[in-house]
Amino acid sequence: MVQAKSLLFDRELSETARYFKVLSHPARLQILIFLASSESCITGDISDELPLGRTTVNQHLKELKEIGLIQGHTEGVKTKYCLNSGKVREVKKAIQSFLDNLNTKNYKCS
Amino acid sequence: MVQAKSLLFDRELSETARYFKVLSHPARLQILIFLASSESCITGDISDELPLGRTTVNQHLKELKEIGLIQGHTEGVKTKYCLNSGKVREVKKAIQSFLDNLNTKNYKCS
DNA sequence: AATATTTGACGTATATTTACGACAAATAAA
DNA sequence: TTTATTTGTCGTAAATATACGTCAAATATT
Repeated sequence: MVQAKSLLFDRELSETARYFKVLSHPARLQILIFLASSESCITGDISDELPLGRTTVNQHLKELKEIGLIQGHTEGVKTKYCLNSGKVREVKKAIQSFLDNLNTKNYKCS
Repeated sequence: MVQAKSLLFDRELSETARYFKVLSHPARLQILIFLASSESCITGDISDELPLGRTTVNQHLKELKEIGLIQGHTEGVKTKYCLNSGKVREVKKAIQSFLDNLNTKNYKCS
């Protein structure tokens, strides 16, 4: 890349793009769905649930943590992974807002 | 990448991740918003609207075309770019469905 | 205390993405 | 017909993402 020009885009648009980006890999989607469907925190190795090695899954977990969608708490030698409901709502809201702006109701194309 | 294991993920999840991926760059979001807000097809150079060179914008347009979100029709020497309302609806629906599954209403975390 | 388990951090190979210059083809204008 | 305009394609450099082996730290087990 010759130059990172992302800063020249609208801040809100860049933030939304960043949310889309963290959701752009099936492993990360599966982790989120897994945590949400369990309806509680998960203790132990999430990589058991995915067709990927532990290290790779850890990397995906890290990305989800960095953006704040999930949290990890140490529980002895094990780790407890949780969804961050607040951030989930925030991301949902941003995406919702973008999709609403992508209105094609009045779209006329000849 | 040692191996592409995406095929090992659920097909629907992979498709949704693919949709998120095409939406993961602000330039592509801006193009979509631009086309939607104009409420009609755009004739001419879209790169005028973005802080990126023409070739780069063209590459982003190509990605949006490949997934079917936009279409391009030749109009003499110029090109007419249009949203594909049907595909927009399809993508919205898939994303909506994923976000709905990411329900945190009953989420209890100790 | 010695060993095993669990997890994060680090390094790294490969693949993909991003940005853009250079060129070519097609059409329009002179 | 010659020149200008418009757009897609190709090549490529740099950045980023992906996958995983290895190692180390922390805790648990023996």
